[in-house]
Amino acid sequence: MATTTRTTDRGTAYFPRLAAERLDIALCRASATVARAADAHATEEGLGVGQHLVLQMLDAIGPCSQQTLSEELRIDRSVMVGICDDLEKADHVRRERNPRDRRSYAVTITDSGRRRLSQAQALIPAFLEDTFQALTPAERGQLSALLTKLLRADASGSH
Amino acid sequence: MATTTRTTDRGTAYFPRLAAERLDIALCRASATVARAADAHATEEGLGVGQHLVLQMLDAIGPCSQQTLSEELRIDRSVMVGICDDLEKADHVRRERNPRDRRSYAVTITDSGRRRLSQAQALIPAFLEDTFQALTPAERGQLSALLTKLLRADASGSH
DNA sequence: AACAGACTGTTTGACAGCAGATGATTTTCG
DNA sequence: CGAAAATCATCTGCTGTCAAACAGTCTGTT
Repeated sequence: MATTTRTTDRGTAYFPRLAAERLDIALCRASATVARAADAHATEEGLGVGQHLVLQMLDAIGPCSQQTLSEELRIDRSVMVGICDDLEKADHVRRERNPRDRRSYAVTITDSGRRRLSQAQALIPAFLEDTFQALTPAERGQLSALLTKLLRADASGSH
Repeated sequence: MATTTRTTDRGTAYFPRLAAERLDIALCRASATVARAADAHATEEGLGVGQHLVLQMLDAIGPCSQQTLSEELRIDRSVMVGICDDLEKADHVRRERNPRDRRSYAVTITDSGRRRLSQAQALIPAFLEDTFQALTPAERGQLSALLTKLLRADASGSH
Protein backbone atom coordinates (compact mmCIF):
# COMPACT_ATOMS: atom_id res chain seq x y z
CA MET A 1 0.00 0.00 0.00
CA ALA A 2 0.90 3.67 0.00
CA THR A 3 2.36 3.29 -3.44
CA THR A 4 0.97 6.68 -4.35
CA THR A 5 1.34 9.42 -1.78
CA ARG A 6 -0.89 11.89 -3.51
CA THR A 7 -2.97 14.63 -2.00
CA THR A 8 -5.30 13.55 0.76
CA ASP A 9 -6.44 10.02 1.47
CA ARG A 10 -6.33 8.51 -1.98
CA GLY A 11 -5.78 4.83 -2.08
CA THR A 12 -8.66 4.02 0.20
CA ALA A 13 -9.10 0.98 -2.02
CA TYR A 14 -12.63 0.70 -0.82
CA PHE A 15 -13.94 -1.38 -3.65
CA PRO A 16 -11.64 -4.36 -3.31
CA ARG A 17 -12.17 -4.41 0.41
CA LEU A 18 -15.88 -4.42 -0.14
CA ALA A 19 -16.09 -7.10 -2.76
CA ALA A 20 -13.32 -9.49 -1.92
CA GLU A 21 -14.37 -12.95 -0.88
CA ARG A 22 -17.97 -11.89 -0.51
CA LEU A 23 -20.45 -11.87 -3.32
CA ASP A 24 -22.12 -8.51 -3.38
CA ILE A 25 -24.10 -6.05 -5.43
CA ALA A 26 -20.76 -4.47 -6.19
CA LEU A 27 -20.20 -7.37 -8.54
CA CYS A 28 -22.45 -5.59 -11.01
CA ARG A 29 -19.90 -2.82 -11.20
CA ALA A 30 -17.04 -5.27 -11.24
CA SER A 31 -18.25 -7.30 -14.20
CA ALA A 32 -19.37 -4.21 -16.07
CA THR A 33 -15.95 -2.65 -15.66
CA VAL A 34 -14.18 -5.82 -16.74
CA ALA A 35 -16.45 -6.16 -19.75
CA ARG A 36 -15.88 -2.56 -20.75
CA ALA A 37 -12.12 -2.75 -20.36
CA ALA A 38 -11.94 -5.89 -22.49
CA ASP A 39 -14.32 -4.37 -24.99
CA ALA A 40 -12.31 -1.17 -25.37
CA HIS A 41 -9.12 -3.12 -25.78
CA ALA A 42 -10.68 -5.31 -28.45
CA THR A 43 -12.15 -2.54 -30.59
CA GLU A 44 -8.72 -1.00 -30.48
CA GLU A 45 -7.60 -3.95 -32.62
CA GLY A 46 -9.91 -2.83 -35.40
CA LEU A 47 -12.67 -5.40 -35.16
CA GLY A 48 -15.27 -4.91 -32.44
CA VAL A 49 -16.13 -7.69 -30.06
CA GLY A 50 -19.62 -7.92 -31.49
CA GLN A 51 -18.46 -8.26 -35.09
CA HIS A 52 -15.79 -10.74 -34.08
CA LEU A 53 -18.24 -12.95 -32.23
CA VAL A 54 -20.73 -12.89 -35.08
CA LEU A 55 -18.11 -13.95 -37.61
CA GLN A 56 -16.86 -16.61 -35.20
CA MET A 57 -20.31 -18.05 -34.73
CA LEU A 58 -21.25 -17.97 -38.40
CA ASP A 59 -18.01 -19.71 -39.23
CA ALA A 60 -18.66 -22.35 -36.59
CA ILE A 61 -22.30 -23.23 -37.17
CA GLY A 62 -23.11 -21.91 -40.63
CA PRO A 63 -25.77 -19.46 -41.78
CA CYS A 64 -28.36 -18.42 -39.27
CA SER A 65 -30.77 -15.63 -38.42
CA GLN A 66 -29.98 -12.42 -36.58
CA GLN A 67 -32.35 -13.60 -33.89
CA THR A 68 -30.30 -16.72 -33.19
CA LEU A 69 -27.10 -14.72 -33.28
CA SER A 70 -28.33 -12.20 -30.76
CA GLU A 71 -29.76 -14.83 -28.43
CA GLU A 72 -26.65 -17.00 -28.36
CA LEU A 73 -24.23 -14.10 -28.13
CA ARG A 74 -26.32 -12.10 -25.68
CA ILE A 75 -26.34 -9.10 -27.95
CA ASP A 76 -29.53 -7.13 -28.24
CA ARG A 77 -31.51 -7.52 -31.47
CA SER A 78 -31.38 -3.81 -32.18
CA VAL A 79 -27.63 -3.80 -31.74
CA MET A 80 -27.30 -6.84 -33.97
CA VAL A 81 -28.87 -4.84 -36.78
CA GLY A 82 -25.97 -2.38 -36.74
CA ILE A 83 -23.35 -5.10 -36.42
CA CYS A 84 -24.72 -6.94 -39.45
CA ASP A 85 -25.02 -3.66 -41.33
CA ASP A 86 -21.35 -2.97 -40.80
CA LEU A 87 -20.28 -6.51 -41.64
CA GLU A 88 -22.40 -6.49 -44.79
CA LYS A 89 -21.02 -3.12 -45.82
CA ALA A 90 -17.49 -4.53 -45.44
CA ASP A 91 -18.60 -7.57 -47.47
CA HIS A 92 -17.83 -9.94 -44.61
CA VAL A 93 -21.36 -11.36 -44.52
CA ARG A 94 -24.34 -11.62 -46.88
CA ARG A 95 -27.91 -11.08 -45.80
CA GLU A 96 -30.49 -13.03 -47.78
CA ARG A 97 -34.10 -13.47 -46.85
CA ASN A 98 -34.81 -16.97 -45.71
CA PRO A 99 -37.16 -18.36 -48.40
CA ARG A 100 -38.93 -20.56 -45.85
CA ASP A 101 -39.56 -17.63 -43.51
CA ARG A 102 -39.29 -14.24 -45.08
CA ARG A 103 -39.31 -12.52 -41.71
CA SER A 104 -35.79 -13.68 -41.00
CA TYR A 105 -32.49 -13.35 -42.80
CA ALA A 106 -30.04 -16.12 -43.50
CA VAL A 107 -26.84 -14.37 -42.52
CA THR A 108 -23.87 -16.02 -44.20
CA ILE A 109 -20.17 -15.45 -43.77
CA THR A 110 -18.25 -14.70 -46.98
CA ASP A 111 -14.71 -15.65 -47.92
CA SER A 112 -13.70 -12.09 -47.14
CA GLY A 113 -15.29 -12.51 -43.73
CA ARG A 114 -13.42 -15.73 -43.12
CA ARG A 115 -10.13 -14.06 -43.96
CA ARG A 116 -10.94 -11.15 -41.68
CA LEU A 117 -11.85 -13.56 -38.91
CA SER A 118 -8.56 -15.43 -39.05
CA GLN A 119 -6.72 -12.12 -38.97
CA ALA A 120 -8.65 -11.15 -35.86
CA GLN A 121 -8.20 -14.55 -34.22
CA ALA A 122 -4.47 -14.15 -34.52
CA LEU A 123 -4.64 -11.09 -32.28
CA ILE A 124 -6.66 -12.78 -29.54
CA PRO A 125 -3.85 -14.36 -27.50
CA ALA A 126 -2.03 -11.06 -27.07
CA PHE A 127 -5.30 -9.32 -26.31
CA LEU A 128 -6.22 -11.85 -23.62
CA GLU A 129 -2.74 -11.77 -22.14
CA ASP A 130 -2.95 -8.02 -21.81
CA THR A 131 -6.50 -7.85 -20.49
CA PHE A 132 -6.25 -10.72 -18.02
CA GLN A 133 -2.60 -10.51 -17.12
CA ALA A 134 -3.55 -10.18 -13.46
CA LEU A 135 -4.84 -13.76 -13.47
CA THR A 136 -2.88 -16.97 -13.67
CA PRO A 137 -3.83 -19.46 -16.39
CA ALA A 138 -5.64 -21.54 -13.80
CA GLU A 139 -7.60 -18.53 -12.61
CA ARG A 140 -8.55 -17.63 -16.16
CA GLY A 141 -9.98 -21.09 -16.60
CA GLN A 142 -11.90 -20.69 -13.36
CA LEU A 143 -13.33 -17.35 -14.41
CA SER A 144 -14.35 -18.73 -17.76
CA ALA A 145 -16.02 -21.75 -16.20
CA LEU A 146 -17.90 -19.68 -13.62
CA LEU A 147 -19.27 -17.17 -16.11
CA THR A 148 -20.18 -19.96 -18.49
CA LYS A 149 -22.09 -21.70 -15.74
CA LEU A 150 -24.02 -18.51 -15.05
CA LEU A 151 -24.80 -18.01 -18.71
CA ARG A 152 -26.03 -21.54 -19.17
CA ALA A 153 -28.34 -21.19 -16.18
CA ASP A 154 -29.57 -17.86 -17.48
CA ALA A 155 -30.35 -19.33 -20.88
CA SER A 156 -32.32 -22.27 -19.52
CA GLY A 157 -33.96 -20.15 -16.85
CA SER A 158 -35.48 -17.52 -19.11
CA HIS A 159 -36.52 -19.54 -22.14
CA MET B 1 -30.82 -30.69 -23.50
CA ALA B 2 -33.76 -30.37 -25.86
CA THR B 3 -35.83 -29.02 -23.01
CA THR B 4 -37.54 -26.65 -25.41
CA THR B 5 -38.74 -28.12 -28.67
CA ARG B 6 -39.64 -24.87 -30.32
CA THR B 7 -39.79 -23.99 -33.95
CA THR B 8 -36.62 -24.69 -35.87
CA ASP B 9 -33.23 -25.41 -34.39
CA ARG B 10 -33.37 -23.39 -31.22
CA GLY B 11 -31.25 -24.63 -28.38
CA THR B 12 -28.03 -24.68 -30.30
CA ALA B 13 -26.40 -23.50 -27.07
CA TYR B 14 -23.50 -22.19 -29.05
CA PHE B 15 -22.19 -19.77 -26.49
CA PRO B 16 -21.48 -22.18 -23.63
CA ARG B 17 -19.80 -24.58 -26.00
CA LEU B 18 -17.57 -21.80 -27.18
CA ALA B 19 -16.55 -20.33 -23.87
CA ALA B 20 -16.36 -23.22 -21.47
CA GLU B 21 -13.02 -23.92 -19.88
CA ARG B 22 -11.24 -21.69 -22.32
CA LEU B 23 -10.72 -18.01 -21.82
CA ASP B 24 -11.98 -16.22 -24.85
CA ILE B 25 -13.11 -12.95 -26.26
CA ALA B 26 -16.62 -14.18 -25.56
CA LEU B 27 -15.92 -13.46 -21.91
CA CYS B 28 -16.53 -9.79 -22.65
CA ARG B 29 -20.12 -10.66 -23.44
CA ALA B 30 -20.36 -13.01 -20.51
CA SER B 31 -19.42 -10.44 -17.90
CA ALA B 32 -21.56 -7.81 -19.55
CA THR B 33 -24.52 -10.18 -19.37
CA VAL B 34 -23.93 -10.93 -15.71
CA ALA B 35 -23.65 -7.23 -14.96
CA ARG B 36 -26.84 -6.47 -16.81
CA ALA B 37 -28.86 -9.21 -15.17
CA ALA B 38 -27.80 -8.11 -11.72
CA ASP B 39 -28.33 -4.49 -12.63
CA ALA B 40 -31.87 -5.03 -13.89
CA HIS B 41 -32.82 -7.05 -10.87
CA ALA B 42 -31.45 -4.41 -8.55
CA THR B 43 -33.19 -1.39 -10.05
CA GLU B 44 -36.33 -3.43 -9.91
CA GLU B 45 -36.05 -3.17 -6.14
CA GLY B 46 -36.47 0.59 -6.33
CA LEU B 47 -32.93 1.70 -5.60
CA GLY B 48 -30.51 1.76 -8.50
CA VAL B 49 -27.18 0.01 -8.20
CA GLY B 50 -25.36 3.32 -8.38
CA GLN B 51 -27.33 4.92 -5.56
CA HIS B 52 -27.08 1.76 -3.50
CA LEU B 53 -23.31 1.58 -3.84
CA VAL B 54 -22.89 5.25 -2.97
CA LEU B 55 -24.93 4.90 0.21
CA GLN B 56 -23.08 1.70 1.08
CA MET B 57 -19.71 3.35 0.66
CA LEU B 58 -20.64 6.51 2.56
CA ASP B 59 -21.96 4.40 5.39
CA ALA B 60 -18.79 2.33 5.46
CA ILE B 61 -16.07 4.94 5.25
CA GLY B 62 -17.78 8.21 6.16
CA PRO B 63 -18.09 11.46 4.22
CA CYS B 64 -16.03 11.79 1.08
CA SER B 65 -15.87 13.63 -2.21
CA GLN B 66 -17.70 12.72 -5.38
CA GLN B 67 -14.31 12.22 -6.96
CA THR B 68 -13.40 9.47 -4.51
CA LEU B 69 -16.82 7.91 -4.86
CA SER B 70 -16.64 7.72 -8.62
CA GLU B 71 -13.10 6.41 -8.64
CA GLU B 72 -13.70 3.63 -6.14
CA LEU B 73 -17.05 2.62 -7.55
CA ARG B 74 -16.00 2.92 -11.19
CA ILE B 75 -18.84 5.28 -11.94
CA ASP B 76 -18.16 8.19 -14.23
CA ARG B 77 -17.85 11.64 -12.62
CA SER B 78 -20.59 13.09 -14.78
CA VAL B 79 -22.92 10.25 -13.84
CA MET B 80 -22.03 10.65 -10.18
CA VAL B 81 -23.37 14.19 -10.34
CA GLY B 82 -26.82 12.89 -11.20
CA ILE B 83 -26.69 10.10 -8.63
CA CYS B 84 -25.83 12.56 -5.88
CA ASP B 85 -28.48 14.96 -7.15
CA ASP B 86 -31.13 12.29 -6.80
CA LEU B 87 -29.91 11.12 -3.40
CA GLU B 88 -29.79 14.70 -2.15
CA LYS B 89 -33.27 15.38 -3.49
CA ALA B 90 -34.53 12.35 -1.56
CA ASP B 91 -32.69 13.64 1.51
CA HIS B 92 -30.51 10.54 1.70
CA VAL B 93 -27.26 12.47 1.52
CA ARG B 94 -26.12 16.02 2.23
CA ARG B 95 -23.66 17.86 0.06
CA GLU B 96 -21.55 20.38 1.94
CA ARG B 97 -18.48 22.11 0.65
CA ASN B 98 -15.42 20.72 2.29
CA PRO B 99 -14.14 23.61 4.44
CA ARG B 100 -10.55 22.51 3.89
CA ASP B 101 -10.98 22.40 0.14
CA ARG B 102 -13.97 24.26 -1.14
CA ARG B 103 -13.63 22.78 -4.60
CA SER B 104 -14.90 19.46 -3.36
CA TYR B 105 -18.04 18.40 -1.56
CA ALA B 106 -18.13 16.38 1.60
CA VAL B 107 -20.94 14.03 0.70
CA THR B 108 -22.51 12.70 3.88
CA ILE B 109 -25.13 10.03 4.40
CA THR B 110 -28.14 11.13 6.44
CA ASP B 111 -30.24 9.12 8.87
CA SER B 112 -32.84 8.84 6.16
CA GLY B 113 -30.16 7.50 3.85
CA ARG B 114 -29.08 4.96 6.43
CA ARG B 115 -32.62 3.75 6.82
CA ARG B 116 -33.04 3.51 3.06
CA LEU B 117 -29.76 1.62 2.84
CA SER B 118 -30.74 -0.98 5.39
CA GLN B 119 -34.04 -1.48 3.57
CA ALA B 120 -32.13 -2.08 0.37
CA GLN B 121 -29.54 -4.31 2.04
CA ALA B 122 -32.30 -6.52 3.34
CA LEU B 123 -33.25 -7.35 -0.23
CA ILE B 124 -29.73 -8.26 -1.28
CA PRO B 125 -29.59 -11.89 -0.10
CA ALA B 126 -32.69 -12.86 -2.05
CA PHE B 127 -31.46 -10.93 -5.04
CA LEU B 128 -28.07 -12.67 -4.96
CA GLU B 129 -29.67 -16.04 -4.44
CA ASP B 130 -31.82 -15.45 -7.47
CA THR B 131 -29.09 -14.11 -9.73
CA PHE B 132 -26.33 -16.51 -8.74
CA GLN B 133 -28.32 -19.59 -7.87
CA ALA B 134 -26.33 -21.58 -10.44
CA LEU B 135 -23.20 -21.17 -8.33
CA THR B 136 -22.35 -22.78 -5.03
CA PRO B 137 -21.30 -20.50 -2.16
CA ALA B 138 -17.69 -21.45 -2.76
CA GLU B 139 -17.98 -20.61 -6.44
CA ARG B 140 -19.52 -17.25 -5.63
CA GLY B 141 -16.56 -16.46 -3.47
CA GLN B 142 -14.24 -17.49 -6.28
CA LEU B 143 -16.03 -15.28 -8.77
CA SER B 144 -15.92 -12.36 -6.42
CA ALA B 145 -12.22 -12.82 -5.75
CA LEU B 146 -11.34 -13.15 -9.42
CA LEU B 147 -13.22 -10.03 -10.48
CA THR B 148 -11.76 -8.13 -7.56
CA LYS B 149 -8.29 -9.14 -8.59
CA LEU B 150 -8.92 -7.84 -12.09
CA LEU B 151 -10.27 -4.56 -10.76
CA ARG B 152 -7.34 -4.04 -8.47
CA ALA B 153 -4.91 -4.60 -11.32
CA ASP B 154 -6.89 -2.23 -13.50
CA ALA B 155 -6.83 0.48 -10.86
CA SER B 156 -3.10 0.27 -10.27
CA GLY B 157 -2.37 -0.12 -13.96
CA SER B 158 -4.08 3.06 -15.13
CA HIS B 159 -3.39 5.51 -12.33
C1' DA C 1 -60.86 -18.12 -45.61
C1' DA C 2 -60.33 -14.98 -41.55
C1' DC C 3 -58.84 -13.57 -37.53
C1' DA C 4 -55.78 -13.38 -33.29
C1' DG C 5 -51.37 -14.08 -31.59
C1' DA C 6 -46.42 -14.74 -31.99
C1' DC C 7 -42.00 -13.95 -34.23
C1' DT C 8 -38.21 -11.15 -36.98
C1' DG C 9 -35.98 -7.21 -38.07
C1' DT C 10 -36.03 -2.22 -37.60
C1' DT C 11 -36.60 2.36 -35.66
C1' DT C 12 -36.98 5.47 -31.81
C1' DG C 13 -36.18 7.41 -27.18
C1' DA C 14 -33.74 7.19 -22.72
C1' DC C 15 -29.55 6.55 -20.33
C1' DA C 16 -24.52 5.25 -19.03
C1' DG C 17 -19.86 5.92 -20.26
C1' DC C 18 -16.15 8.65 -22.21
C1' DA C 19 -13.57 12.77 -23.74
C1' DG C 20 -13.08 17.51 -23.64
C1' DA C 21 -14.05 22.25 -21.94
C1' DT C 22 -15.28 25.53 -18.16
C1' DG C 23 -15.41 27.99 -13.63
C1' DA C 24 -14.07 27.99 -8.98
C1' DT C 25 -10.55 26.84 -5.97
C1' DT C 26 -6.16 25.10 -4.37
C1' DT C 27 -1.31 24.04 -4.75
C1' DT C 28 3.23 24.69 -6.57
C1' DC C 29 7.00 27.29 -7.72
C1' DG C 30 9.67 31.14 -9.60
C1' DC D 1 3.68 37.60 -3.22
C1' DG D 2 1.89 36.27 -7.74
C1' DA D 3 1.63 33.56 -11.92
C1' DA D 4 1.16 28.84 -13.67
C1' DA D 5 -0.40 24.26 -13.10
C1' DA D 6 -3.44 21.05 -10.93
C1' DT D 7 -7.90 19.59 -8.94
C1' DC D 8 -13.10 19.27 -8.17
C1' DA D 9 -17.60 19.52 -9.78
C1' DT D 10 -20.26 20.42 -13.73
C1' DC D 11 -21.81 20.63 -18.51
C1' DT D 12 -21.86 19.28 -23.40
C1' DG D 13 -21.22 16.32 -27.44
C1' DC D 14 -20.51 11.65 -28.97
C1' DT D 15 -20.94 6.61 -28.89
C1' DG D 16 -23.03 2.34 -27.62
C1' DT D 17 -26.62 -0.36 -25.18
C1' DC D 18 -31.29 -1.29 -23.62
C1' DA D 19 -36.32 -1.12 -23.65
C1' DA D 20 -40.43 -0.27 -26.04
C1' DA D 21 -43.04 0.51 -30.11
C1' DC D 22 -43.59 -0.64 -35.04
C1' DA D 23 -44.45 -3.03 -39.66
C1' DG D 24 -44.16 -7.21 -42.12
C1' DT D 25 -44.59 -12.17 -41.91
C1' DC D 26 -45.91 -16.64 -40.16
C1' DT D 27 -48.87 -20.00 -37.36
C1' DG D 28 -52.89 -21.81 -35.27
C1' DT D 29 -57.81 -21.83 -34.45
C1' DT D 30 -62.35 -21.44 -35.77
